[in-house]
Amino acid sequence: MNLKELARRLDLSPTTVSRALNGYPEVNEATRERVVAAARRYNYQPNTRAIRLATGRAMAIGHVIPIATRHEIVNPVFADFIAGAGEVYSRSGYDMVLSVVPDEAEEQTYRDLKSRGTVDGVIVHAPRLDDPRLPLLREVGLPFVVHGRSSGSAEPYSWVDVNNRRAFRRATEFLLDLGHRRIALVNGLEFMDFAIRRRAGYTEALAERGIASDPAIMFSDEMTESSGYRAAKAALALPDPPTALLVASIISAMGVRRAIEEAGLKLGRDVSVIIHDDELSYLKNGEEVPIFTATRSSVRLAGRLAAEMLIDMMGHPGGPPRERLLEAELIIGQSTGPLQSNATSHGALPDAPALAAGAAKP
Amino acid sequence: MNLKELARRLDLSPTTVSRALNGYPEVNEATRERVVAAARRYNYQPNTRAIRLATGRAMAIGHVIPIATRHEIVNPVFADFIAGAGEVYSRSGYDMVLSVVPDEAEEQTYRDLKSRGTVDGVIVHAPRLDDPRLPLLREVGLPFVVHGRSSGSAEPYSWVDVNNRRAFRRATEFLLDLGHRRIALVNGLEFMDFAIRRRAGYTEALAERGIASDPAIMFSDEMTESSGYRAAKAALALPDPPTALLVASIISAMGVRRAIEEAGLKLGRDVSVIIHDDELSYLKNGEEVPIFTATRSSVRLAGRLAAEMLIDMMGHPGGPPRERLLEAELIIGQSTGPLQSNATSHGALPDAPALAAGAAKP
DNA sequence: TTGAAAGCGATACCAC
DNA sequence: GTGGTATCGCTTTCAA
Repeated sequence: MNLKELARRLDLSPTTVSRALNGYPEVNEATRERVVAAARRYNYQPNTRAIRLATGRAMAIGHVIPIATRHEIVNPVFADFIAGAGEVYSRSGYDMVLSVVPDEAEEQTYRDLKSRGTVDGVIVHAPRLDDPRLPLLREVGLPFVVHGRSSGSAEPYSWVDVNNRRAFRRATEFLLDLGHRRIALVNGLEFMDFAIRRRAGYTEALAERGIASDPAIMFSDEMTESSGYRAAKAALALPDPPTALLVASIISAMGVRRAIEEAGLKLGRDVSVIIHDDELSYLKNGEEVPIFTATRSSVRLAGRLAAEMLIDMMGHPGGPPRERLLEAELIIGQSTGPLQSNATSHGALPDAPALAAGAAKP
Repeated sequence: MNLKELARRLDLSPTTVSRALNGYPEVNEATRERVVAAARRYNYQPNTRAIRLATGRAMAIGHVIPIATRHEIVNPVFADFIAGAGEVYSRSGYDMVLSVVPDEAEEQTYRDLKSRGTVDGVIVHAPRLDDPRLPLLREVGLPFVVHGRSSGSAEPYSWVDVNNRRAFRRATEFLLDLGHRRIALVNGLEFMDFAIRRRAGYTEALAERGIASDPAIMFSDEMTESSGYRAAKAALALPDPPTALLVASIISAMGVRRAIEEAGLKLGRDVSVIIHDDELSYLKNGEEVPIFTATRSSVRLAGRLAAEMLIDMMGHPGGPPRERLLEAELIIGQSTGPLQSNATSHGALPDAPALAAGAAKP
């Protein structure tokens, strides 16, 4: 069933039917009702391809995933963001177009996306320092919103970001409050903007308590199991090993755990770990207690906001860039365990509500 | 630059230009060369929207992700599949359209995808037993390929699947060869077809050695950290705890590890674990040694094959359904450790090459 | 308030 | 070999 056929059955012109269905004010209410009723009766669905050609809009948003950055698509964070954005697209009648392309073809992909009119705009993932994609997209004339920020960018741009710096600062403070003085950082690759910010939060928290950050226990690598393992292994082998580790991803945390086991240490007794990027929980008296910092739901929200922002921007071309910083929902019900051994104890475990409310200091 | 404009500059008709660019044989070679040269000179890119309307094809493949099945998009397996399929789409000029929809809207989504002409076909993910999507898609008339199988389907259908049954059988055999006699299974939800097949492989391997499978150490749940924890906790609390666990996902494996630690056991000394769905590795003398069964690269291959299959099917409507079973690349260089304690030892660890080659029995 | 008709930018049939 | 033109199904002036 197409527009022309529907119009014929209603004995109306396609023009009027189109207007009625698209909510134009000039149609007679009675007519509109007739049209709407008929449309649902015949299960009329407008042909997307025709709409696209006629309006010149793709009604689609692109997400380009370079394939060498393979960990990225696996990264739960990426999936959550996609899920959030996808919700918005469904609601708004947009399609989400995922392009999985070899690293070196990324630039050409953006150009094609534009010149072939496949998408109306794109979301930029995993920005690096002074990311070359931003000037490229500007040159090409494709509206975009960045998930994350790109320090060093000359021009302003629109972004949605989770406050990674603050999240890591708070996680570090939490460990400090537990009495830890030697805290390792197992970070992602530090040419990624988010990793830089995370490190900044970590070092700030240490500095504030007068603790110098020690490069010997600060690691930066792909967020894989084996890199987590290597980092933790190296850290624990030091003459003055850390009593706690702050880990950037659940995948690297797998490796960290393995290293801890191999070292003959017990998690929660000899050493504490906080994992960013995931929600885990303990069962305690039959109830689930959240234990880690959780950014995942924030990331999903970021996906929603970025999608909404982009759609709105496309409706107002030439508008100013927009920015939105989200606080990660830092939920800590119980750490993986305080270590009182060779660290100066600061007293009891801070209580969860206080932390959740943002008061990192007990 | 569009076709008409390009034709004008060449002083040719749009028809000829179109033919030249699309490789039609009737075009004079000299003309074709002129056209091709001009096209690249002016950086002409045909407008996708127009092609779609004119040809009636969407040049797009849909992937529908129900949102309640949230773990699915997070699942590394899903991401690998997407990456594999995405490669093929890029090469073939297809777009990948991801629809993230609330569970209850899934059926309507498929109908819309068809009637609005957004996609030419779809890939069905995570099939269940006698999955209702298959008859629906047939009714709607949308070509599809299933990633996995749906036992109980009345009609034949096209699918690509990793041999989960054999992978689990071999992993189980591997543990048996190490001397384990009491092996727990931490499986996914067993209304998912793949989980059913995995269990089958596990029980078969046991039966073959005359070991009755014990429901007390067979667990089936969402593949989350806490369900893995619960399963392992329960298993290890039994009067006759397992000496090895076969775990279906890396996420549940996180929980399994936690339970093992809490029980005061040491992985690799007191208990062995094989994790499906991921590649991990140990560092041994500075070299990485793979330790787990790895299906991930197979899954990526499955994505490629499914995409190719679907594209080919769409080119030959009315053709027969196709099937493709992939053996998982079962790589076991080193288990997480044999347990000789209360299990009857069968001798040495089988060597990696033999296992990789498919000889599960030493 | 409604309708006729001209696009949108390709493809593809039919003449020449 | 090449070109004219209808067509895909909708939107959007412009007139009535």
